[in-house]
Amino acid sequence: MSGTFEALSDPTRRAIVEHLAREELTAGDVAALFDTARPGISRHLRVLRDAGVVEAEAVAQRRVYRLVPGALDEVEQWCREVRSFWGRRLDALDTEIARGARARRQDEG
Amino acid sequence: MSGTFEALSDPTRRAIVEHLAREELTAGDVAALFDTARPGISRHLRVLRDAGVVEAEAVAQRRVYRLVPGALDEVEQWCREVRSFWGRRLDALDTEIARGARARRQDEG
DNA sequence: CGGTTACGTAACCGTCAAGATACACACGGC
DNA sequence: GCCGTGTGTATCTTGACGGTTACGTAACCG
Repeated sequence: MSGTFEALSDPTRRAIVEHLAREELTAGDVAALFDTARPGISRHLRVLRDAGVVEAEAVAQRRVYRLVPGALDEVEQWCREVRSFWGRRLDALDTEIARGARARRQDEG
Repeated sequence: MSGTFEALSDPTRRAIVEHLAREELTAGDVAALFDTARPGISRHLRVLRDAGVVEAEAVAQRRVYRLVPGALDEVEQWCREVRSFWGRRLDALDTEIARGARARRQDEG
């Protein structure tokens, strides 16, 4: 469940996600999109699977990969929260208070 | 500019961002929040700086770190786009088309 | 059944990143 | 001009990660 940020830290994995956002793909299809050899892609898919970003459905020998709906919500939510807290900080009053606190802290040091 | 995802892949760096979302902090203040030694934190801050996530203001010897407004927009936007594409894929019609394409692809194989 | 296809895993290697220690540099106080 | 404070950098070591090759396994096809 956790590890979404780590899973998305790799450019190849992000590209995989982008492709899977457009259409479902088998592992072979995904591998064909990159220069990386199949085992490497397979491991990337495993990381994304473990992170809950994608899921695989077995169809005969093939594994059809697709995105898990809401998998990226965690990331989006985190960004929103950070932005919201920081936005509040940017209020004129808060900024003034921070400046005062900083000055006081400096007087102590 | 790029490398935002990579910068946020480390839990310590995410924690730093969370703290900085609440208040501006000097490098020493940040280091005091973690077990990691100061040089390590310094490097984490450098990664965040290079990624454009945070910025530092020199105040005497101290460097006051704060978040860069809109630094996480890139990430949030990416998530939104992926979700939007995938959301379209989830439409009943598209799903049906995909199923047909998959079946056709299988007939070929 | 044998052969092919599709996929994953194991083992190995090179590289990079994160941690700690030691050092260097800037600034303020005396 | 010295000393303490506050940071950043250099260097090293170690552990994780990405990539490859070789192998194992499950499913269709004749």
